[in-house]
Amino acid sequence: MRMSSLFVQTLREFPSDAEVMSHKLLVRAGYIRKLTNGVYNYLPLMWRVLKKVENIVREEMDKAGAQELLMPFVQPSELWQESGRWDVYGKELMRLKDRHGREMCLGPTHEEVITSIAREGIRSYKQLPVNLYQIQSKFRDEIRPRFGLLRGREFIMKDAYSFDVDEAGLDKSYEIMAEAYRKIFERCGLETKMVQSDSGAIGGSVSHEFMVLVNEEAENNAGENDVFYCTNCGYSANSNHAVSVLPSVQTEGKYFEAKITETPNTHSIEELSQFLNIPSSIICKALIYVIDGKYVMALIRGDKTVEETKLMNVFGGNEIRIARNDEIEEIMQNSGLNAIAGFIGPEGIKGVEIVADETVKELKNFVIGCNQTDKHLVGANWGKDIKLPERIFDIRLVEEGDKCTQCGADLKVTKGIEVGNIFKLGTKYSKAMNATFTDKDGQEKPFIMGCYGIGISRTAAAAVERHHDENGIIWPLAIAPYTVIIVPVSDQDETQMSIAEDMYKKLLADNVEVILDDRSERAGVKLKDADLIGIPYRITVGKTIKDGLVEFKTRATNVVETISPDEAIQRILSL
RNA sequence: CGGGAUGUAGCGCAGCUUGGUAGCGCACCUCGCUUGGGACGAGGGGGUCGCAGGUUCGAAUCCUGUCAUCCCGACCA
Repeated sequence: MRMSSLFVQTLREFPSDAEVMSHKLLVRAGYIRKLTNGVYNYLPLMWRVLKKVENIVREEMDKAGAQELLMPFVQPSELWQESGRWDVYGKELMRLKDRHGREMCLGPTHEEVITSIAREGIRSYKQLPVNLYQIQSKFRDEIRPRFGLLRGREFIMKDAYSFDVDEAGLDKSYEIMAEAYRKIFERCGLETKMVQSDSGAIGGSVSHEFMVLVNEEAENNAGENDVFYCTNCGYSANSNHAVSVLPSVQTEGKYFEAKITETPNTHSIEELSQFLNIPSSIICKALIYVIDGKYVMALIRGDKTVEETKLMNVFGGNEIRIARNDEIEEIMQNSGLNAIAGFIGPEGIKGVEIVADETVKELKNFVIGCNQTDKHLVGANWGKDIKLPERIFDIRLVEEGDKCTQCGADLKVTKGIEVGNIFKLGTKYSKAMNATFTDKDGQEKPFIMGCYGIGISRTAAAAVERHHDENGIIWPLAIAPYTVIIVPVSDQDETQMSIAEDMYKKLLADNVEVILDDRSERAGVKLKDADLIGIPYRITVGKTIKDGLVEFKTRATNVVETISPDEAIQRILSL
């Protein structure tokens, strides 16, 4: 491609509405352009990158035995009614009506459609296992799209779905996908960590996420997930799923008899602990949440934090938020009590489900709210003074320094960008949608399913996030839009131009993806642009051409070698 | 949805306090000059000042409403 006709517009400055590097650089280097909130045009350079990623994904999926198909982007509500998700998916599901008033939606994911395909097309165990995938635009009406391609509303995704006769088959399909994913990301030049994760709204039991770890110190950190990992063994998990050894309390407390005590204006755990002069670890914190419209009280040790996803999962909920003050008032009224947030406790509360974190079980002589404003119960003990809730679960957010449950070593935290995930769905969809096959024994059985996603556009953005410097993008070779750019320093120097032209033609003849910067720009402009758009190799034809030499620069290392044009061509051909 | 901020040319911004009919840099077009890290000179094109009301002789500027965008929290590939 000749630079003079390449459709690209690089900007001198970063766009003002971009925050993270991948967004800033992709816009500035002319790869993407926002059409509307969370929706981007993929310009020619970007589209080449995306096709590279797609093709790597395709090759590895095909090698893993999966088959590509393409499902519709618009889906009828009926399928979603069948699976039960029409009512629970929420506002991320972009719903619309056709001219006849039929309800439709834009596909945010395709479990329903693929299940309908399987129930029509697969009748016998002999047809199993099978894994079907597609690469397609998805639409999720995200609450807050941000970070450019990292969290758009429309994005390109590879989604695969496996169908097996039994759990053992699913385990195998799952492992095959995990392996394919490792290869895919490695080929894309991305180091990833496979971490345990919550299975969320898509449903199912086991799931893992593939995270691109991003440097904590990096400015404008684009990692949206906290990943906990063990410093000794291989354990790693998303914070919404991570577990750690139950941290024990270091003190017996200082109140040894249960007594309601004046604690004026202690609205927070910190204020209470200061007022009573006790550590927060022997206070039992009570928080009111609203899960799918129902009130839930979570009890947890004062020095720990509730992990909301874990809490929500106790009730199999879809939406969780902390209760507002007016809602707490309502609860108090309904319970015939009168206390404000900060002084509430489990005793005498009505219309609220109570869940205790494992950490509170061990508490002795602790302090807890007693539903009287400006008062707390001190020196409390379970069973004697206050009833231990029946529901005891791990609803605690792990902290750095907690101990690994596998080996006891320290856990650390880092930020990660989720580029892929794999789920064991089981029979969630096949049962709900009555998708069955006839097994060996003649019985009708629901498919055992798995689903596997890769964010194609997000993977490309994550690569930029991970590989750039102050001059611009540094594409990993495998997904770079072009392999090499030839830059003649002066378009008025006939020797330079003819050598550059000659090299360009030779490389083209060998099917090398090459750009010739034939623009009548000054050298600085051309060199800056080459760095900005991030082509892995640059051949500069300049002054040294009088000695028969050109410069061969590797973008990633900034290493410049002065070699002959033929050698430069050989270097590219031998990549 | 809650909290904060911003909408002026393709991009980045000034002008708004104190109303008088829109400006700068980059980009774009023409000519000249220049060619190893985003040159220079001359000339030129492009803007319903987010939108709708209101106040006023007169509104980018003041008032009201509305829409959009961005940042912080609940979502997820």
